Amino acid sequence: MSETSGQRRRRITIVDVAKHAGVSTASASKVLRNAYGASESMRARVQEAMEELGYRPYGPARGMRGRTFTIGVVVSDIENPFLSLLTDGLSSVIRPLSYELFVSPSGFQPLPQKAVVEAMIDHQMDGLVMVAPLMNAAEIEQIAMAIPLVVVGHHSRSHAFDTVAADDNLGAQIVVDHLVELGHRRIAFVMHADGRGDNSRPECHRLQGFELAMSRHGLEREAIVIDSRWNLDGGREAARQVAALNSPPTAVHAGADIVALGMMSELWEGGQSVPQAYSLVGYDNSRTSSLGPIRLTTVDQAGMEMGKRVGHLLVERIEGRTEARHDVLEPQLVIRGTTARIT
Amino acid sequence: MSETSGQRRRRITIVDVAKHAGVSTASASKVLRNAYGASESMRARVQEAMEELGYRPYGPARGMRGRTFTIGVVVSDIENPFLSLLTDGLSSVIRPLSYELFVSPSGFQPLPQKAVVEAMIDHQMDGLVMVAPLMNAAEIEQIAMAIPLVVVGHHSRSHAFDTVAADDNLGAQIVVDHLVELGHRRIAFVMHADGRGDNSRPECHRLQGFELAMSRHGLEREAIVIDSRWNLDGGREAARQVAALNSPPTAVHAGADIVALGMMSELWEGGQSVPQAYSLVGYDNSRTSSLGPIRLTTVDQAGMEMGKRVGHLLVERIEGRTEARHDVLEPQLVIRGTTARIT
DNA sequence: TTGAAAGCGCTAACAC
DNA sequence: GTGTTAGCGCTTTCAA
Repeated sequence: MSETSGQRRRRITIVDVAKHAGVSTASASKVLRNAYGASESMRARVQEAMEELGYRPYGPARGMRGRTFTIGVVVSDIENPFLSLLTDGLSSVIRPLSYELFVSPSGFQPLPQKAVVEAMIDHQMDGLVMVAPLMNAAEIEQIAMAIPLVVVGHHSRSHAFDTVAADDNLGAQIVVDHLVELGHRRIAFVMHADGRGDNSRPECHRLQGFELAMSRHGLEREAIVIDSRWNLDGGREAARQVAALNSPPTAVHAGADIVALGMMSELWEGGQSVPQAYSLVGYDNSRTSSLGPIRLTTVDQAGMEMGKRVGHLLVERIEGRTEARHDVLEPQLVIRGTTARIT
Repeated sequence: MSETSGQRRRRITIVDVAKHAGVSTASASKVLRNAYGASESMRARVQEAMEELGYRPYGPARGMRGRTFTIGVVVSDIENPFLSLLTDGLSSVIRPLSYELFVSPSGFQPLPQKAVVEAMIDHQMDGLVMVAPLMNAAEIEQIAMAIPLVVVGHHSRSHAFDTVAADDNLGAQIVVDHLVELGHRRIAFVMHADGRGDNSRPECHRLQGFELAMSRHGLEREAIVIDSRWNLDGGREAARQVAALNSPPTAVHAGADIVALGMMSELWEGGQSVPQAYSLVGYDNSRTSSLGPIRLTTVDQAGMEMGKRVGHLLVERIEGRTEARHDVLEPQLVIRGTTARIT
C-alpha cells in the first residue's frame, strides 16, 4: 500500500509510532517488548500505529540497549547433513519467539572459529550455538562467560554452558550388537585419530562404546581399530588399511557416514562392493545414506529433536537460567542394505 | 594476558582507547576506520592502544552510524552442496576486508524468505546475497532499494542489483551434445514444473538449452519433457513417469543432481541400474555425485569461483557502485559413469 | 591534523 | 499507568 517512488526514505522509528498513536516513546517501547505496564487500550492503539506505519524495530538500536533477537550458530562446515536438521529444529522453536537465526561457517581451523565467535559476541547476539567446536573446555567456558551458550555434539560438562548430545557410547554399542547378531565376530572400527584421548569428542565415546560392546560379547581379541580421519578421503584410506590387514574383519563400523561413503567409493573403484566385501555401518543417518544406490546401515541422531532442545535451552539461558543443563538423546539404529548375515 | 576473574566486565570502548592513547575519540574512530585525516604517528599510537586494551568495535554502535561489516546470505536450504562452495568463495574475498558472513536458511516458502530478508535489513547488514530466491523480479527490486544486493542463480536482469549465474542454457546444451555423441537420439529432460514460464529461473534456461540443442541435432521429434519437481522425491516420480512411457528414452538429463539421485534410487529399488536402464546426467557436480557407487555424469557450475565474484560485486556495491553488473560463468561437463555409448 | 559535541533509535530509571 | 529523559558506543559534522 505504502509504495512510494524509488527514493530510499527515512526509516520509521519508534518516535513516529508514538506520535501517531499519541503516546510516549516509552509506552510504545513497552508495547513493542510486551513489557509490563501498558493498558489494553494503549497496547491496541500502539499496535495499530505500528501496523499502519509499517514499523520495523531497528536492530542496532535495540542491540545498544537490550537484546538483538538474534541467535548465532557456529559450525565448521555448512555442508553437513546433520546441520540442516539441527537448524530446522532450532528455527521451529526460536522463530515464533521472534529470534532470528544466523549461521556462520568457520572452517576446520580453531583460529577462524574463534574469530567467528568473537564477531557474534561483538554483534551483540543474544545467544550462541556451537556445533562440534574445535576448542577445549576452558576455551568454551571463556566464551560462555560472554554470551549464553549451548554446545552440540561435544561431551564436556561445564556448569557454565548447556550441552545437547546423542549418547555416542550407546550408539556404537548398538552397532556392534547388530553386527554380532548377524554372526560377525571380527569387527573393525574406524577412528578419527585427531580425537584420540580427548574425552570431550564424540569419536572417543564411540570408540569406547565399540570396545565396551566387543568385550561384552567376549570379542575383545577380535576388535580392530583403524586410525584415519573422519572425512571422505579418510574413508578411502581406511578401506585401503582394511584391505592390507592379514586377518581382515568381516564387518566395519566406519564411525561416521562420510567415512563409510569414502570406504564404499574406494571398494567400488576396486571392483568390490558392500556388503559382499564386508558389512559396513555408518553413523549420522545423513540424507545421502538413504539413497537407493547407497542404502547404508547407520545410526540416527535425531537432529531435528536436538535442534528443538537446543532452542529451548538457549532461550531459557537468555532469559536468565544459570545452572547448566546437559541433555542426552538416545540414538537409533537404522538398518539398511550394507549389513548382511555372515555366510 | 588480560584474564580476570569470572566477572563479566565492562566492554572496552573507543573512549577507553582514545584516553589510553591520549587522543580524541574522533581520531580513534578515524584510525579504526582507516579514514583519511590521521597522521602516521597518531595512527601508530592508537593502534597500539587498541592492541594493548584488546579493543573490539561494538557492532550495534557502529551499525547506528555506519556499517556493521556484516553480509547476509539468504538461502532456501542450507543442505545444498553448491552453497558450501559458494560461501567458501565468498568468505575468501570478504573476510580479509573484515566483513563477517551470516547465512540464514529460510525454507522453500516465499513468505519466510521475505521475513529473513527483512530481518537482515533491520539488522543493518551492509549487503545481501540471495541464492535462487523464490521471488519475482519486482519483489527483488524492492529489496535492492533497501540494501546492496547480489543475486545468484536467477536470471532476471535488473539495473537495481547484480547477478552471478552460470550459463544454464549452455549447460543443458553440452549435456545433449555429449549424449548425442554417444549415439543417443531419444532423450528426456526432467523439468521442475513450478518454474514453467518464469524466465528468471534456471530450469527455464536449461529447458530452452535442451530444446535448442535437440533441434540443432535435428532431434526435436525425439525430445521428451517430463514434468516433475527438482528434489529427491521428484526424481523418484520422474523415474516412474519414464518407466511408463510407450516409447522410452535411452538417455535422461535430470536437470539437477538431486533429481538424478532420486531417479537412481527408484531404479535401484526396482532392480535396475544406470547406465543399463538408460544413460543419466545430473547438474551441479555436487559432492555426492562424485561418490564411488554413484559416479554421476553432471555439469559443474564452479561454485567457488561464483562465490568470489559475488564477493567482489557486493563489496563494490557497498562502496557505491550503482550500475548493475551481470556475470555469467561457463559451465563444464563432468563425465563419469552414468552415461554410456548406446549399444 | 585534531578535537568537541551532536545525535543515530532504542530501553530503562525515575518522576508524575 | 504514563511520560520525561539520560545514555548505550560509535561516526560525523564543524570549528579550532
